Amino acid sequence: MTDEGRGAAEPVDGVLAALADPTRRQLLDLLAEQGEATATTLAERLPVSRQAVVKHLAVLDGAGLVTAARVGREVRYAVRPAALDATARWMAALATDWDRRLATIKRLAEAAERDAR
Amino acid sequence: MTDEGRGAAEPVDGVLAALADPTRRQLLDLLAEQGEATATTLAERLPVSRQAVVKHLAVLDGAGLVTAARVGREVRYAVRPAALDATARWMAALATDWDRRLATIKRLAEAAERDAR
DNA sequence: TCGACGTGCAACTCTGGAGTTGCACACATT
DNA sequence: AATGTGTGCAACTCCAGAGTTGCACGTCGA
Repeated sequence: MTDEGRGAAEPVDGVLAALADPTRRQLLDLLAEQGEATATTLAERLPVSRQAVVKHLAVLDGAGLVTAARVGREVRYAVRPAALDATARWMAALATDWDRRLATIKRLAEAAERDAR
Repeated sequence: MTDEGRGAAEPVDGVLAALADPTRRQLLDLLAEQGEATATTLAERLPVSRQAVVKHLAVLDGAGLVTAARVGREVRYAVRPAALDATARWMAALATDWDRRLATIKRLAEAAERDAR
């Protein structure tokens, strides 16, 4: 097991930043739906220009959420579940940690109250 | 108007937007660590002003990631795991869905290749 | 009652990111 | 060779949000 839950969350922060934008999430939805697509194709299905899509795809690629594969003169993008899954696990672990801490706090508070009486 | 299949504007997008900022994540770490804290106290442990912290806490509160409780003249904030856990589950489900779709695509591609031979 | 402390509100500045347009280059098809 | 189509690069505009400062209001202890 690698130590998680501490501050060192490098991949996670890129993923979170990437997912924060609704256009990028929509892009991911389209990609997951089609399996593979080019920036030009994707731009046709979105209310933004191709260049905007290209930039978003670059961010998603940087976060490891998509892969880019050159085929002839076009670049085909596809979704990449690993980074998303890793972030999901990180969040779940964090939520569990919070729960644990809150339970401890509550227990201590109740003990203190018993002492006060 | 838009056809994004995800029905209502889920709490997820608020959580993702909130988690996108590193200062807010740091704030959540501090809160989880201390259990409870005020904006003034938290600001002392961060390189930003109290007002900045207050704004961040407002965002986190809006995303359901923290709770605010007034105690006398101060406001105590605490971490709230539910929203985080829900988002983690959403992401995990999405990753699984991507995996499923990719497996299908791969299967179809292999079948097509067999036909081509 | 008075001062100290914490909070709330408002009016700013400023940078990053989302989006655009225009053009040049690369690769196919005829 | 000529043309159409998809990418890549660069120089913009624009605005949401991260951060600041200043001051007024409420609350607690002396």
